[in-house]
Amino acid sequence: MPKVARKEKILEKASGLFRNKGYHGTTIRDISEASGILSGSLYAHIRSKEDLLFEITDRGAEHFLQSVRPIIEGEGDAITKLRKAMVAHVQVITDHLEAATVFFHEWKSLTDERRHMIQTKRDEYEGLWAQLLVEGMNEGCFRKVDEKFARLLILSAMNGLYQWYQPDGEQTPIEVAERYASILLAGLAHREGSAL
Amino acid sequence: MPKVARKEKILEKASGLFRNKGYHGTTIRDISEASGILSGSLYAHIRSKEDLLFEITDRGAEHFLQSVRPIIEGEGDAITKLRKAMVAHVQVITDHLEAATVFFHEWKSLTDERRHMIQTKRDEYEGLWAQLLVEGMNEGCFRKVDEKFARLLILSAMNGLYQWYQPDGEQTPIEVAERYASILLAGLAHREGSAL
DNA sequence: GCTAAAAACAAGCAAGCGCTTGTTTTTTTG
DNA sequence: CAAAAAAACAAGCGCTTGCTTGTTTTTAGC
Repeated sequence: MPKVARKEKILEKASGLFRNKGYHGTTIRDISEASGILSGSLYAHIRSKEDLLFEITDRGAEHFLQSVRPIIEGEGDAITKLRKAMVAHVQVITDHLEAATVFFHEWKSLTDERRHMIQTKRDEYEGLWAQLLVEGMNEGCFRKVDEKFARLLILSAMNGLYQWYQPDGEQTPIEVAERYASILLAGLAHREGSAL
Repeated sequence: MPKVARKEKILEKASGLFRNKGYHGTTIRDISEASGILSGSLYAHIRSKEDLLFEITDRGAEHFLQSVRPIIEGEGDAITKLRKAMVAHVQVITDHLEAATVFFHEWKSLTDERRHMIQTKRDEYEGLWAQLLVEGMNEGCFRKVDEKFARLLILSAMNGLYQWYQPDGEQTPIEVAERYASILLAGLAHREGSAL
């Protein structure tokens, strides 16, 4: 098998295994078997097991950043941008379910420098959402709530997706994201309810 | 050290290690060292490493069930019960941060039967929330949205807590839960916004 | 305070781990 | 189609893993 194709196959299989069994729960032999080669042959393509984890995690981070940044930094009112950003975020999760899970769950198994590199991208990503929320509150289209609370609530709610989303389910990622956005923006309670 | 105290210390240290390094990333020697004994001595108190994981996870499940069940099955309107249930859920997380994390993250590393036992309790717990949401929609105090979406959104949002909550922070668990409830019930957008 | 039980130690086993080395097979390239 | 390069194999090394065994120390009940 040509070099690039094999490397991609290894990354894909490793993503699935890391997602299902965790980084420490997955062995080099698991990965090589799933990739259709012997364990020693893996090392013609990777330098270490942790290299795999880093590459998967870093690609995950880049997917999120590149999908959402242009929306948040672009033009439009905050509510529209929030909806678009949520759809984009959800689509990254549903399009790259394994990599997204590894990005959320397993990045802490990276050692010092690489862990720090991912942390930096995570911070950058959270910063984008913070910017959007502050903008929306200043514009007056969002209620004035604690920005950090709202941000973590939104991101947590969406990230829960990777635990239950099934690619062959009935809803498209866009439908999922828009339902989430609807509940988060308009709230669960009826207007006449005693909410807040 | 007397038997019960040692066992509790082992469970406590194991919870912390499983939380920080994961089940597969934690060794028996890590746990024994943290507990102040040699690795062989552990086996006077436990039968296997997986026993530890199961006991921690099962206790976590019971905490959630026993805190939230009486609220949801008790009297009151759905909005009040939702607020109370959210406070209870958040308090379980903040009071048992390690065990809750293990319950959320590491239960999948259990083998067949025990994994299934935990799955059953998870289903039971989700069922309680489903019941509350359906009740609220029938009463008319919640908007009629897809119950499953709303339930998973609420639980995901709250469960994100264990990733950023710091016990020595400024907010009490009750304040955290009530802010979450406020946003989820009333929504992020202003009434005059183009929400929905 | 003696003694039986409980708890901890000291040593190590078998299996599995990540990874390396030396060789063979396959692919690419002129 | 031959030579060089890439990919895969076969074997195994050094180390760590979860756990066991035989012994010593500590604790608790009379």
